[in-house]
Amino acid sequence: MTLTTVQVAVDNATIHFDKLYSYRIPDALLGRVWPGSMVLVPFGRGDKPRMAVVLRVEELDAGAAPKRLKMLHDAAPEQTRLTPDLLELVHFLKDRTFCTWFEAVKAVIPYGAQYRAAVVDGKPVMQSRLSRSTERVYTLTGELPQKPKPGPRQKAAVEALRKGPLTAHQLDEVGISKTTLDTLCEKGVLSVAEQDKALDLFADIPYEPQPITLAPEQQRAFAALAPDLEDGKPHAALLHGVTGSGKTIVFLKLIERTLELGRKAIVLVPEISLTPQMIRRLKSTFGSRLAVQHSALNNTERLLQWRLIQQGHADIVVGTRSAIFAPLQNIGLIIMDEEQEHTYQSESAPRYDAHDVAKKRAAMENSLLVFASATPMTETYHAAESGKYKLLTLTQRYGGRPLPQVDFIDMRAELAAGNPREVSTRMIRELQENLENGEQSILLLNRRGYHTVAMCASCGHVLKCPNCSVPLVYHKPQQALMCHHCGHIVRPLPQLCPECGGKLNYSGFGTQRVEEELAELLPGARILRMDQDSTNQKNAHETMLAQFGRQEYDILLGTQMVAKGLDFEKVTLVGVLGIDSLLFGQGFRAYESVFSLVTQVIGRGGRAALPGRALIQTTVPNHPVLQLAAAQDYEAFYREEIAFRKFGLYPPFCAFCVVGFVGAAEGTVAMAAHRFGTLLAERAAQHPQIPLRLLGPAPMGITMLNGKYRYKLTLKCRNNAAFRSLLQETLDAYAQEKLPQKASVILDFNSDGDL
DNA sequence: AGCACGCCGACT
DNA sequence: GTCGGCGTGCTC
Repeated sequence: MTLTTVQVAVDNATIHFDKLYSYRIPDALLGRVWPGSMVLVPFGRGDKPRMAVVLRVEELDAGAAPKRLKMLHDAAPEQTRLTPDLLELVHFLKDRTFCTWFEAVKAVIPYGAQYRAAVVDGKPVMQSRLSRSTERVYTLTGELPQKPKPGPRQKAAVEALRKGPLTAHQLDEVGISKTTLDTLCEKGVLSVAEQDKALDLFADIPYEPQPITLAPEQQRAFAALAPDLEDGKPHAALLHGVTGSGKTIVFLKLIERTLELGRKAIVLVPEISLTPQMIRRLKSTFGSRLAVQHSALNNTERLLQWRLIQQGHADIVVGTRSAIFAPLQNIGLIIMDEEQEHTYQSESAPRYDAHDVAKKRAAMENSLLVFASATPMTETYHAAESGKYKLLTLTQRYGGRPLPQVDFIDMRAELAAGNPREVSTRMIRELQENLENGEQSILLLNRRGYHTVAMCASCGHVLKCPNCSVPLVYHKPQQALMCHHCGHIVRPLPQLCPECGGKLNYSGFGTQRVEEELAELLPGARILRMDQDSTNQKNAHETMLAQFGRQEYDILLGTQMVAKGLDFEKVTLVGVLGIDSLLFGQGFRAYESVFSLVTQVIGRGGRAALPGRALIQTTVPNHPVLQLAAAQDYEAFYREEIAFRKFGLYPPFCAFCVVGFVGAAEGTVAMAAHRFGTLLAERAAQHPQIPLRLLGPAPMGITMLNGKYRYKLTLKCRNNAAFRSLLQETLDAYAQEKLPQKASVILDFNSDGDL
């Protein structure tokens, strides 16, 4: 006599009780529950219904089974379960990121696990989060009889459907009503079916396939990669191409070849709003078998795209980080564009890096993985250089255009010469010149707001957020001080110091202040400010870029978002303001991100017939990172950077793991961090062969965030199975003590400093 | 994290 | 005598 049981991971678990729980299957659900099935279980003393996912199905001897097993309440339809591939990724995430099981499940099914637990009429049920998910689709199945004579509407309907099936909505848009369609169905001319609503998110982009022609250099890169697509083994490559060298064309050709081979492709982009042209090109080249996955979609859209992919209706998936979990089968190619962007690293549980998941998926699917960038991460370039990835380089800018001429403006000299403003006289002069020539300019300033600090003139006190240990920033339109971390707002604007009653001075500068200065100094200039405050609304980003592209503005001023995006023909001047604070920012990736940002923004200029120039305002004009970015010399930057990484023992020469401790009482948080360090050191001492350096505990750079104190331990280690099991043992030991209730632990392998 | 169970003080 | 304070420990 055997008994079928399932082992499930429950939703809303913490590390204290995130383990697998066994349940019995009621007769009604026998044969309908699989590993990967979403189920509803009674949980806890009160048997509250809770969502869970089945990870194992087990046949037990009736004698061997635990005596008091509860019964599953319900299970989702079989076809919605996680496939074995996706389950493998759940295990991968759990192992690598120390998240809970269900957090890993939610990452893999991005639409919030599709079902939620609810109680209806006292009965626990699984509720679908999706409404209105199907639509009617009409297909031509016969010919229109000539008698009785068909009306013009009927003829039009048949004509429209000759090219292929259409939805009721599409037909309605061309003036064909439901009545007409119903009549034709009765006559047997059309058939109708209910189908998952497939939102065509880019319906306005026409399908206009054009032959993909490669320049010689692009052809060489493609020819080097094509065999890796064809041999059915996993491969990885880095496509290193300067801005404007046409990496996208190589992608298109690789995708084309992948489809010819009967396989599918995933294209990852750092942020969907910055890459409309990628979607545009894929859609116009490959048509509608394109699905999109990113966080700006609403739940319905996201789920429908997910189902479309799962049912095999998509050949290409484009999306942000989470698209690496697309339920696509038979993946031949994975492309990760702009691979250095930090958006590929998740900042909440599970704290995974899409690079790692992409490698894992490529290994599972025997696909070719292509990282692409003009300024790759040091780790990626190192792997390519040492032969782990194939390295392909594109050096020719499109049309052989020269790099912009770059000049530095020494802001110390500027101040000494008596200009107290944040925009130098030379910058203003050149902006003026551009204005007169009818050419456009881009200004980068990576600080939003107006004044960035409010400081007391008599006691020097700086106004800080009550919840976070960061200065408040003055925002002029709201007449308020705002915290850029938690969104805390202080209004009305304080005039006097809360400490000593002295007068407050507002100083420092952000995009709003520069916008005002420019308006004053360049009357008549049309200035478009683009930062988080001005792009809050949906599509604001794309709209603004389009307006600038149509030359409705002369100057585009903004935070790092102006460094990316479309190519603008008329931009001949790029200005970089206030880069120094980033350059001296903390974290071992500071230089790398400044190099990447400056290189990118400089590359925005002079992309068409007109030559470009760039001006960088800084107090350190001889800084090697700025000099190398100005010369767009990635290789030289890499040499410097890899030497620094080796000397200081940073990635890729070790793995960098930050263990964060967060809680309401500073003393307890510090104590928890200390205790964890001791527990880890004790265990490490028993395994001297596992390399480990333990730094800290220390308060994080931002000691307080959202009213919680934060401490960290920094581990320099090797991220392998032996080390991870050491860490897991330490976590288990820590979880058994009283401290976890006062200070929660966060483990992050992506961080370059703080969390 | 919830949430029930438990063992002590002030109330009709 | 009982209502409820929140400390403690469990979750198949």
